[in-house]
Amino acid sequence: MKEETMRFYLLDVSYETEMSKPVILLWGVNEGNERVLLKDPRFRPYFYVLLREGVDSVSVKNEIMKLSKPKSPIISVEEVKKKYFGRPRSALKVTTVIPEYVREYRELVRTIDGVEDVLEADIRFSMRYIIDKGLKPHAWYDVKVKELGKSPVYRVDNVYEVLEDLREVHSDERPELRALSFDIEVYNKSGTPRPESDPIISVAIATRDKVMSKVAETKSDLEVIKWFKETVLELDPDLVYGYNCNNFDWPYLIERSKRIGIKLDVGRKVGVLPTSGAYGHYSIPGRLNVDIYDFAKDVYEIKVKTLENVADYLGVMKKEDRVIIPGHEIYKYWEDPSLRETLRKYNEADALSTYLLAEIFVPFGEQLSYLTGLPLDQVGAAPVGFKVEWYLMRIAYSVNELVPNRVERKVQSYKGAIVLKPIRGVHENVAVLDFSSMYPNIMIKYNVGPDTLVRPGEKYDPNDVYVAPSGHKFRKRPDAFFKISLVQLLELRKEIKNKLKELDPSSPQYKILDDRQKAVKVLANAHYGYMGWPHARWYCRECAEAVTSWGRKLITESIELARKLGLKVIYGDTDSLFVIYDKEKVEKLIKVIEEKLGFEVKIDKIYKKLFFTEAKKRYAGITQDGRIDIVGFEAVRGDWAEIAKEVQEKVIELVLKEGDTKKAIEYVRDVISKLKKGQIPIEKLVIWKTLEKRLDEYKVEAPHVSAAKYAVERGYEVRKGDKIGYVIVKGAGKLSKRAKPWFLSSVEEIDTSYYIDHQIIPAAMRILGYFGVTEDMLKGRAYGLMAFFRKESENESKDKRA
DNA sequence: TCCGGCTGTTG
DNA sequence: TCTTGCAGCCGGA
Repeated sequence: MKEETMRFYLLDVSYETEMSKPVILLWGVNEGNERVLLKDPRFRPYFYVLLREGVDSVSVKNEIMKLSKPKSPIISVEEVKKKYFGRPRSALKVTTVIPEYVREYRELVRTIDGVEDVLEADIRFSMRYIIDKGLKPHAWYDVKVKELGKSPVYRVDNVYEVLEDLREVHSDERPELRALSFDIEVYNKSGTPRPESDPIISVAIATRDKVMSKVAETKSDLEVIKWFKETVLELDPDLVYGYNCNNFDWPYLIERSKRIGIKLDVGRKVGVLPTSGAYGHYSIPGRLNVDIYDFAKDVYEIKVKTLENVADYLGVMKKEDRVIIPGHEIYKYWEDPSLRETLRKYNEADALSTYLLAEIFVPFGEQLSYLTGLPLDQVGAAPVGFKVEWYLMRIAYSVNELVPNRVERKVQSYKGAIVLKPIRGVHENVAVLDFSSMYPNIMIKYNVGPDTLVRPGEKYDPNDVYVAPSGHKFRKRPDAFFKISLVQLLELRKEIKNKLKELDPSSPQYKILDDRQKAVKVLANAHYGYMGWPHARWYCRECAEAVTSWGRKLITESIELARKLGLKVIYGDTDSLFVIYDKEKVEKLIKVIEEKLGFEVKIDKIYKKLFFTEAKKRYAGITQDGRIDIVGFEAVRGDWAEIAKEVQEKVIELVLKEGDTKKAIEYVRDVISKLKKGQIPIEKLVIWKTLEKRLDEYKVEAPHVSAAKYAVERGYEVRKGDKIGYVIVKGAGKLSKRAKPWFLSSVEEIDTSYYIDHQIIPAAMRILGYFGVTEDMLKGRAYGLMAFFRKESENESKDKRA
């Protein structure tokens, strides 16, 4: 067979064992837009043995060789010079054949005399390949290959053997990938569906240009699952999208198909089912299965992240333009044949909105994948700490650092950032000054890291260390591992931003680079938090403590400088200062902070008006363009009823924009009277809270816990992590006894006085209290005569609405 | 009346 | 399953 050089776009890396030897599988697309599989049989698993200082490496080497087993022989033990926490160390690189044997050898080697530790034995084989070969998913490569020809086992256009390592080709082109999204609906008459008994009643698939679906005709879902499998194989997508599919759709489909006897091998290897892999995601051979919910979780502006809400918020599908069926009623739309077309439309709308959301989120995910090396299906599912860590492991490889093991540690808290007490009241013209990337810049400037930290009892030259206000000391040289990583990220971001200036914002290249710049920011900002995470390989509590102490000092000194310039400081939190805006003085302050303290500060925004209570982390303001910002108050929290949030938002608007407390009072009264008349829909009375633990783990009977138990008693399944939506109904006794799941309640049952006294009034008073308004004024008890006028104004406002 | 459990936020 | 600081509700004593 002939040898050739192929241009190849990498999507995913996996491996399999062929004739007792591992073969790396590189899935992707070539320049001719064919689906190709590259097999690299040359790579072998290995790990490092850290030797105690002064130990004779030859004897340890011999001991290790003796452990070799015929099933996966130790091929080589090689002495290497590495660094461990910045210090030069001798280590042995032990190479074997079968990846699964690494674990076994690790345990045996650990017991040998002279061995301090075994390192990098817990890095997955395919990731090992990605790191060592410097590969980045979603990039182009030139690679010398030998054609193996089409195979009956792999569902790709062609298979090749890799002859030489891949060489990255820098290109902003993106190949034409095929994608589909899918969604299933399930029979749920008895509450939360169970795959043992409840069939799938409808499946929908959406692609760039069409939406397809199949609704079950009988209670057997054989036809529906068959249709799903055939359609996926026929469309042969590179990317498969779902919404919460790793938690629901995939496990459900797999369990149902197993019961029915269909082999759900929808991937690019015949006979292989989707399997549950790292970070709880489902891995489909040769395809990237992306759960869009993982990305939606990061949009913190959306409180309840249902597919409808997210699609509506991001404007890809407005709620009023689609069919919506309450989750617990889905079965009804199947049981009644005349409603099945509605069910189909609902299912199709879900699949389509998932596809449209994917178009927004996936490009960003691809860039995170490019930076961290984690394939796209995992990078979404991986928590931030792991994303940072994979990125750091790539850096470690490039600077010859050994990767520390993960170790169990007990949680040790430390002092965090500074938060100033705000000056209460309404302020005009307030500038918000932000330190740019404060923590990353502190880490860079003071060379912070576990490798530069001077530990108790260690010798150091006082001229050669930075001393943090917390007392911790860091060597000025050599460059800390975190500094290398952060400098690289910040420089990359600057570079990208410069390139963006030359590009047309509507071009695809702009989009790619803009997503990459955001991904870089995410990784850089997470470095500080990563250090203080006990689960981190490069954990360093002292480092995190030192960073926050430098941060507090920076803010305190900046306040001093501001005061010296005659600027009034209203508030500040972590890396921001709120000052009364005086253009000249603020510009001067920015300059002085830069000169004297060595940090960059920017005006983030200017508020025309800004309102504070005495509480920290809560304020509301109007920006120069007339937008209202609400921070921290009930209106932006998920655990207050919609009606209370609406009232508070409106009150803030009336008070700040129009300066009209009277109107605000009337508005609140109007809402209260509507509530009493039962004119507020129950959806606006729901209070949402997350179950952060299992039901039996709670020490106290909180309302949402009690509501959850109520649902469980009626056959609904409630799990840790679920959002519980409840309402307070009439009755006596503790609130928790009167908290009921909202979908099992009606407006007639609602305890309106609870909503008035504990939701609407407190939310309104939080603001109005500072303008001399009393509770009684909101309830209308203050003046008898007012009651007269109230009727009038109520009628008026009703007229206006009509 | 006060404290601790709990949740959701903030930067 | 990146950090700490903070507000405020509710149950329980």
